[in-house]
Amino acid sequence: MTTMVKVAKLAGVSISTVSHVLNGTRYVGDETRERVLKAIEETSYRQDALARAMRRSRTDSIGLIVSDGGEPAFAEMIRGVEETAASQGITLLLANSAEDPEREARAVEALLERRVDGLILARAAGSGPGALSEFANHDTPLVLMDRLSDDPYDQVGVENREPVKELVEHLVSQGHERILLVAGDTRVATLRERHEAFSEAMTAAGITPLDHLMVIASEAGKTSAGIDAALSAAEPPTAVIACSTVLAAAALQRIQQRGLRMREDIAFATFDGFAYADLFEPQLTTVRQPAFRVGATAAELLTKRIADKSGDPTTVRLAPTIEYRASTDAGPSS
Amino acid sequence: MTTMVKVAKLAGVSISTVSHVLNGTRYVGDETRERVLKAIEETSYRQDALARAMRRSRTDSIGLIVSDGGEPAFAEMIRGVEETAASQGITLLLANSAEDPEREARAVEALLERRVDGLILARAAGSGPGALSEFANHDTPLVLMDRLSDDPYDQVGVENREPVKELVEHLVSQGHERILLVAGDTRVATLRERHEAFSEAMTAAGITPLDHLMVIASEAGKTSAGIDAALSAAEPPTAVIACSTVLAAAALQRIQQRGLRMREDIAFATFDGFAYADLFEPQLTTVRQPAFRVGATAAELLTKRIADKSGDPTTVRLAPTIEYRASTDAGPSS
DNA sequence: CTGAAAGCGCTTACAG
DNA sequence: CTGAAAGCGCTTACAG
Repeated sequence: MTTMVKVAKLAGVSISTVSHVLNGTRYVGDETRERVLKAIEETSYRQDALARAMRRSRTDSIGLIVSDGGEPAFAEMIRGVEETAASQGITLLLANSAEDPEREARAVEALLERRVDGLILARAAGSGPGALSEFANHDTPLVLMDRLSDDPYDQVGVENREPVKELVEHLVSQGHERILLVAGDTRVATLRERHEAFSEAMTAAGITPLDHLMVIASEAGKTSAGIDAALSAAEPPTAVIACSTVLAAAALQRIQQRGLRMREDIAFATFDGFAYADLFEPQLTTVRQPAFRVGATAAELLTKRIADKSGDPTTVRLAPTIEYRASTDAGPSS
Repeated sequence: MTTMVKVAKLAGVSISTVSHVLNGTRYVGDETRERVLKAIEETSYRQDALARAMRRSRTDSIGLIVSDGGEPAFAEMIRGVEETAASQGITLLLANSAEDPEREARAVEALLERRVDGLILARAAGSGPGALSEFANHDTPLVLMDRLSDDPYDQVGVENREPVKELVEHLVSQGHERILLVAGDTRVATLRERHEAFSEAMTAAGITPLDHLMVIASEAGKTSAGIDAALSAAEPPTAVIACSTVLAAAALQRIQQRGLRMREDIAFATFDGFAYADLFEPQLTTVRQPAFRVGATAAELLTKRIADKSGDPTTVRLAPTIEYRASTDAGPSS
């Protein structure tokens, strides 16, 4: 491997000069610089980011841990973080926790050992305060993404209550009264907020939210069972709101299995939606979050915090948009 | 930040001993080790992976660059790489090239600067030999994933010809003669192989492959236009084979737009398929690649190569499976 | 059973 | 306009 010493020798200068040419950190005579650049070229020298980082105690890298990089919303957020980081010359180290708090903790550990300048974290569902308290001791900045905390952290997510309220009002105005909420794992802040907002909105509409019409479960199997139970009840729901892509998939699967026809038998709305959702018939009413901007904002909050560690934590909530499609067009059939 | 010096002082030993306790690299007296461990605990010391890596000239990390982490097949491959790496205590640095050769080159550069022990690369569509020749000079091992090269590299991908042949035979045996192949960007090795196999299989079946029934294009717009042209031809296709998820989406969109009914009007098969494809009606015949195993194998090839740089490069081809579903059930309607 | 010291490849005051 | 030297936080022969 070529090091600065070799380059310096070839150019007949000191390693200081090579370093300064490389980083533009002080004036170097034209002719000297030429020689150095030529030597760099000839030796195909590449700076050692490790040695540089160690000396500067700064790696120009940030870590990003997401609970599921395959989900469309997260994939978009990752892109948002990536582009913002890249535009600032920052390398992104990406890790997946696969919704496993233990893997999340290991990823945090691995990234901190690598001395990332800061970390963005979309916490796993069951993640307690463990991974977070890790940060109390060390002064690596942290930004929470998507799944927010009540504690004062720098964090960015979406507004969850408002769209639920709007969806409920829309459905109720069409005459729906028995609306099924597939809430999923309410340990996840996002899902908890949506669930709470649902209860409130229903109550506000003069409808008592019924337990069997709110499916709360941390496992896929239980979610499906809960949906099934609701659909086969004496007074089945005429509309469904699914709180995430995965939950929507579970619900749609149960609906199809039972031979229910969308629109005719049941209205349907979901958060996040599917990749290629346009291909579904009927097209689905979807609460679309500005996922790219969520990621970009997270990266901005983080670089700001890295530059200046003083000042109070900021919470940013971006507004999702609701795309009304055919799946919520008709009123209840009953 | 706590360093080994602080720990050593607190424990009343030398930093050598701290290091050896940490790494288990030589015997340390029980009582001494206890003191060191206690000091580590008390100071919440964390090893500096950078300094360690620099000294050992080995980072215990590998890089993975994919062209699109959001695609279901790639997401699975990433998981395969990730788990295999994690099981060996190797950290994965992940980058997205977004099918952009320039971003790919930058990612390669960034990862090499970070001294990854090796690199796995699923090349971007338009990527020339540029990024690869980078590796000729440096001795960082490289494994090609999914999109293979004719040159002798360590690489792992899937068998592309056999499934195309099988699909064509299946469709022909049902009476289909005008089969549309949506081949996409044939600069991508995977797609080129599928396209070639299609021509061969058609010819073998005694059918002349027609140019307007093989859509080759590097841009989404042109792909859609090509599909449209084929569907509106005097003698339109009675079956479609899409060579990737994105291409399938384009084709399905055009089919829906024209009001064509699947099965009745047109048969459909695709490579890779969609997340939640089960929800499509009719369910789609899909060539499913063992994506997780592709990723895992790539990681294994790489760690093997890191351990032993001698020996000839290996090419591994894994076999996909074809899942026949309703979308190719019926013969042509004409 | 343990310590003192060299050195990994850089950056950056200090000095001229 | 440029160089000599200290030091970032570790690992690892060498020595006892």
